[in-house]
Amino acid sequence: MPKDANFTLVQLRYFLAAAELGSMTAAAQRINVSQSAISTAVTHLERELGVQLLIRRHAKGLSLTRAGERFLHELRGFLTHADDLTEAARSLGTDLVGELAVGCFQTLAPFCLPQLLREFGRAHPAVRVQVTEGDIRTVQDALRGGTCELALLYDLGLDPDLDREVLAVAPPYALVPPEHRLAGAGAVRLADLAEDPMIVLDLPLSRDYFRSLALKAGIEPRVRHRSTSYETVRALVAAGHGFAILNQRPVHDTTYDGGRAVALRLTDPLPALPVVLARLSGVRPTGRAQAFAAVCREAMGA
Amino acid sequence: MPKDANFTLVQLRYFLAAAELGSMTAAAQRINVSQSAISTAVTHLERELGVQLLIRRHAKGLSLTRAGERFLHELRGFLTHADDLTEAARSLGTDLVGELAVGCFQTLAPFCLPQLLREFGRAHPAVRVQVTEGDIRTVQDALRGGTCELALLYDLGLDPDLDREVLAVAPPYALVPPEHRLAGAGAVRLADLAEDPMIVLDLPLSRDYFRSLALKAGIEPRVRHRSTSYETVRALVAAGHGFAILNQRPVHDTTYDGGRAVALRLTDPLPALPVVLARLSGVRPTGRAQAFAAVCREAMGA
DNA sequence: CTCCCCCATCACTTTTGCCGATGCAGGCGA
DNA sequence: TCGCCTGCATCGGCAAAAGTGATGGGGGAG
Repeated sequence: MPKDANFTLVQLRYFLAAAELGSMTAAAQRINVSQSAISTAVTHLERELGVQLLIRRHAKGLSLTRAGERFLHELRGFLTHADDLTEAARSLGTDLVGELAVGCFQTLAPFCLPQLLREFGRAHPAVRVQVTEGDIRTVQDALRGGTCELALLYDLGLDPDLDREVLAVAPPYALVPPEHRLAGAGAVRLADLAEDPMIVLDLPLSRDYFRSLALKAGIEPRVRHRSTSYETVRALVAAGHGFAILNQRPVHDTTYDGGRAVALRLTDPLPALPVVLARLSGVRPTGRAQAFAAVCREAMGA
Repeated sequence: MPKDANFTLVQLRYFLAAAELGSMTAAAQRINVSQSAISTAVTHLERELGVQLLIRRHAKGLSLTRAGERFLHELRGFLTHADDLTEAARSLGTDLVGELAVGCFQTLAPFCLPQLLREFGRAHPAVRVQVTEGDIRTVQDALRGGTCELALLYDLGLDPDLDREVLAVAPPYALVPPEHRLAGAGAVRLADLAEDPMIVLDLPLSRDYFRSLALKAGIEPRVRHRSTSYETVRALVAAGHGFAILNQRPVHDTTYDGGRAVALRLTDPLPALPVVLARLSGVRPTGRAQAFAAVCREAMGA
C-alpha cells in the first residue's frame, strides 16, 4: 500500500533538467550542483516511484524510457502548477489584487468609510474590500480570528496585542435639544449639565467611556435612556429627553424623524478619543493592507 | 525577483494538516512527528512564501488569515495534483494499462506477432502495444534508446548488456525449388548443395549467420543473389535461381508469385537459432513488460 | 488565582544532501 | 587493438536541515 509520495520538488527539478538536457553532468552544471547530487536524486526518485525513468548509456548520456517520457510530460504540468502556487501565495501577500477584509466600528462607519472606500478604490481598483461592522469587541475578535486584517476603531480598551496607529482624534461634545437653556451657548462645561438626564450610547466599551468622561468632569450622570443606535440617541436628545455625549459629528443637525439637536463644545479638559487603525501585532501585513493604511493616513490625517 | 519555490512538499502537508485541524499539536499527532517539527515547518513555509498564513492564538490554537484561507484552497488542488502525479508514475511501472512498446525482428514478425498480440490483447485489453520492426541492429538500438522495452529477436550477436530469455529454437533448413534433384529427399546435408548457387537473406547479422552455417558444414557457398526480403528469397528459390537457408517456415509452399519452394531438413549437426525475448539489463521492467513476457513464454514455449 | 492548553524556542541528535574523488564501462580516434 | 575521453555510480567526509524532547510564555477557563 503506497502511502504518500515521498519525493522532493528538488528531485523532480533535477530529473527534469537531466531529462531535458539528456545528461546529468549538464544538468548539474546548469543547476550549479555536483553531478553526484543529480545522480542520487534521480535514483531516489526512481526508487520512490518504483519506475525506471532514465536509461544510462555509459558514454552517451541519458535517454528516457517510455515511462520516463510520459512521466516527464506529466511533470512539466505539475511543476508549472507548483510555480503557480508559489506565485499565487506570494501575490496573496504582496499584490494589489485580490481582496482585503477590514473591520470598522459601527458608529465610525458612516462617517469615514464612504470616503476611504472611494479613495482606496480609485488608487487600487483591483482590490475588493470587504467590510465587517460591529462593536469594538466584535471587530477586535474578527481581527484576532483572521476574519479581517485591519480595523478602524476607537482606542477604547483595545488589547495591547493590537498594533494601533492614530489617524485622528475625536473630541467629545455635548448634544442638547434646541430648546435647551444652553443651546445657544456654543460651549459648556459638563458640570453645567449635571442635573440634566443623560442619554447614553450603549455599546460595550462606549458606555464606560461616556461615564468616565462625566466622572472626570466631576458629575454623576443621571442616565435616562440607553440605546445601541447612534441615530436613536440623537433622536431622543432632539425630542427633549436629555443630553448626550458623542464624538462623531454629522454635517447637519436634523434627525431621521425631523427633530434637531444642537452640538455644544465642551470646555472641560477632556481627552479626545483617538481614531485608530488597528492590526494584529506580529502578523505580517499584506501589501493590500499597507496600501489601505496609506489611504487612511492621507484621508484622515489631513 | 522570486527565483524558484524553495519550500517542500512536506512543509505543505504539515501546513495543510495544521490548518485543517486548527492545531499544530493535533497535526503533529496525526502525522506522527513532534509538534515542534510542525511549527518550524510552517514558519519556514510562511517565510519562504512571504505571507503569513496562520494566526497563533495562544490558548486557542490556530486560525487562518485571509491569505492562508485562499492559499489553503489552492493547496488542496496542488497536493491532489501531486498525488495524481505519483499515482500516474507508479502506474506507469506497474499497471496493466497504458502502452507497451516492443521491438521485433522483421522476419520473425509475421510468424509470431499475430498470435502474441491476439493473446496479449485478450489478457490485457487495456494495454496498447506498439511494435517496432526492423533488423537486429535497429531493434537493438531501439531497446538501448528506450524506444521499446522488449524485443523478439534471434540471438545473433546480441550485445551482452541485453538480458535474453530463449522462447524457442528455430533450426535452419534448406529451401530448394520443386524441380531440384533433391526436392523429394526430405532431408539433405549442406554438402549436397555445395555446388548449387545460394540465395542469401541479406540482413545485417543474418548474412554472417548463413555464411557461418555453410562454412561449418564444410562448403564455400556460391552466392548468386542477395535480398533483404524474406519473401523475395523464397520467390527466387522457387524460380530456380538457387537454394537458400532459412529458419522460419511458412505453413505453405507457395510464394507470392505463385511459385513453390520445398523445405528440406538439414542433417548436419548445426546449431538451431534461438528466438529470444530481449530486454535491456539493469532496467526495471514495467508490469506491462512482464505480462507480455509471460504471454510470450506461454505462447511460444508450448 | 491556578490549572491547563497551545505554540515558540532551545540544545541536541539524526537524517539528508552535497561535494570531491574515484571507479567503471562504453564510445571513439589513432 | 590500445589508450583516451566521456559520463554515470559510488564512497567517505562534512555541513545543513529536520526532527526530538524539554522548557517557557502567554492566555483562556474554572
